[in-house]
Amino acid sequence: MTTLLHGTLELLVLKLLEDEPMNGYAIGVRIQGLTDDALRVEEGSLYPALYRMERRGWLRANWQATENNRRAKYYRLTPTGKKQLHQEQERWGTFSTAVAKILRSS
Amino acid sequence: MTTLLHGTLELLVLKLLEDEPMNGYAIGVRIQGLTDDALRVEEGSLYPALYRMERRGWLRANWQATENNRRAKYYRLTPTGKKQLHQEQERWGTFSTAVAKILRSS
DNA sequence: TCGCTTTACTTAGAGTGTCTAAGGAGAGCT
DNA sequence: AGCTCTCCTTAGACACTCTAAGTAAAGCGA
Repeated sequence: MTTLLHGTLELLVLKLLEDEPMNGYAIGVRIQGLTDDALRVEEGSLYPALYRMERRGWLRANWQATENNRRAKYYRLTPTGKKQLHQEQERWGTFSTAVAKILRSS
Repeated sequence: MTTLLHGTLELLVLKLLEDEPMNGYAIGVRIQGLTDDALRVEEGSLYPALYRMERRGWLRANWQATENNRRAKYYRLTPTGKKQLHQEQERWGTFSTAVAKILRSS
């Protein structure tokens, strides 16, 4: 069962971090919540994605305490990350409309 | 550069074959045409995808001559393939609206 | 006739990203 | 003390697309 998420996860993470810094766990919960459980991102996908994005300079992280008094790594967008977000948003736009064109064809 | 196509190619192929049997080459050309060149599927992706789908019983193939007097493998949907198409169409629908929800969030 | 482009298929291997699975650790509740 | 929940980490399996290279026949122009 191939996941459609492939290549889209980074876009989603960038988008969520545009509004406010968040930790990985919260990002996962948020994705599930915003999509009414339609999308569930596994930890083994999410955390490596965050590391990748940090390595590429899209995110910056710092350890902080959560509201629940737990330590967590908070990620925030860098300027490069913001550019990347816009780029990927556009990429998604053209891709999804392309798919729509084919699905509407016939 | 991760491709967004990941996991969607089979849906597109199923959809195109719903209307009429086609050969691999034509499918590739058609995808490009319908999407105004937004989507280009490489042969190294398309043909293996066709083999996969045939192996799974979604497609059936037979060699035929094209209009240009060339031999080509024509694929057609099986009943199982038709079911699969509807399933994947639905999967794509919920996925893309889920992504849209997140992109609209904030 | 020769060479080039186009049509059409095949397949090995690299690359990349998601998932499964397992583990650790601290906070708070009963 | 035990349990659940939060939160992170990482190894390895798996799946798919892509790059790249090859084959081969048809048709066209010089």
